[in-house]
Amino acid sequence: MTQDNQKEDILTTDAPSHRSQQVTRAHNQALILAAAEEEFVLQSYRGATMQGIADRAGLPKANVHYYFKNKKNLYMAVLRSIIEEWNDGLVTMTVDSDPKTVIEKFVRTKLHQAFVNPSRHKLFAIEVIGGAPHLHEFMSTTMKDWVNDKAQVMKEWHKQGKIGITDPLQLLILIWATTQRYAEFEIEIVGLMDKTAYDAEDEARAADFLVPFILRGCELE
Amino acid sequence: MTQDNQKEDILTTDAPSHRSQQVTRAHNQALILAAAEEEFVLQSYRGATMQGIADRAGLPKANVHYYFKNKKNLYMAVLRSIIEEWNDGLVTMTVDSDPKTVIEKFVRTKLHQAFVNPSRHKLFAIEVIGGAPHLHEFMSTTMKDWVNDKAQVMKEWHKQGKIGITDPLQLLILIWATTQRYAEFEIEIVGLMDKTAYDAEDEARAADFLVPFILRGCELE
DNA sequence: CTAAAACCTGACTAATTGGTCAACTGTTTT
DNA sequence: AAAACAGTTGACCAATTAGTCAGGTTTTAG
Repeated sequence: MTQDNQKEDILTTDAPSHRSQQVTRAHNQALILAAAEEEFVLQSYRGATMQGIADRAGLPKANVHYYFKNKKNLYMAVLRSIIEEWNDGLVTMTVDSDPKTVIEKFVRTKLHQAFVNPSRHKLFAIEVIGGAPHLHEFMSTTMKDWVNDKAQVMKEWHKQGKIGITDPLQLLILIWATTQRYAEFEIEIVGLMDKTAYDAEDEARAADFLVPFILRGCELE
Repeated sequence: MTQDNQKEDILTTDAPSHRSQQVTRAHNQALILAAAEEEFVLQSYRGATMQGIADRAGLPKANVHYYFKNKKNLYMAVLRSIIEEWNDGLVTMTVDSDPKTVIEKFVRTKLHQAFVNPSRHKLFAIEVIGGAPHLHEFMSTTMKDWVNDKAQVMKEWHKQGKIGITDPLQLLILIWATTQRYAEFEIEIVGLMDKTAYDAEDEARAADFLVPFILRGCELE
């Protein structure tokens, strides 16, 4: 493995026999990462087997070890891709922003992410619940900085009488909890709705309930 | 194993050498269940080892197998004890109840449970996130009946103009999400508060934020 | 006191599984 | 074209671990 990872999000299901090495590499790595994500969610770290991941990806086990030198390495790669996405979906929030607009946007964005990619939220949740042994650095740097920044803004909003919330951290916890819940507890929620999977309107239904509820909670409506 | 389980919640840490068999049985089973709960949360089902549980309980592994014939059996016993507790903390809620009082009581009860026994909530969450393979029966019977019952009451409240919520299930999801979050994401939340564990006032702080927030959300304040 | 029942445990086994490796095929570079 | 490099894979090994069991000790019942 002399070359470095060059990404290119290719994820076709067929497997043409003659392909450039760059494409093959990107293709297989993506295939393995996707398979690993599913397997780690369903079986959790120790329960997931390299063989299981390989089967899910349609590759022999030794090939998985060729791309990711060991299980921990692969798991970390999955977590890294989740964190990257986390960094993307961040809403800009400054002292001059309109609280109502920003909070609504934030809730809708988070909720959408939850419905679009539940597996990633489940995996993240399992990691945190289990003590976040692989996420300490992320949580004590990137995440903490982000939270402190947002908390600062919200405190200023409160000082200016724009918002009724005095403890911004509690609000962030609540928004994360309520939005991510639809991903994490998918099975339970879907079951209580007498379905086997979310349908097209469920995200909208959740948003129509959550957004006004949270805005009222913040005394913004 | 001809005798049946006779419970008696004794959980002293010392191990006197001469004791009635009934007491020994109850003592050791409780010891093992507590150890298993911790181990299953930290390592999740496959990661937890019978040896690890035995060590945590201070007993030889073979002794654990004497009381619980296999790992799955032990895991189910832990889940069962969690569900029993779940059934206990249920608030009575009828059409004639005062919505504000009932909802406040419900939120406070759930929040208190979360702070008092975070491990159980973590274990339950991991089980649900992983697809609830061992909880299908509970979720499609006990839990569903309970939810339908509460939903019926809330719909009646809405008809009588006592509450602004039209979709009771969404509200229940929100209350569970916000209260249980403090248990499930303990590590994250504590970290963001620059601590290593919750202190005495954290439950009150969460309640002081959550209760008015949710009541405003329900248009009850 | 004695027999039966319950409890305890060190030592073992069988199965699973992460990881390695050598030999192979296909691709790229010079 | 041919050397160098990248990708592929079956077969194998060592470590871990759930579960068993035989033979022991302690408690209880008659």
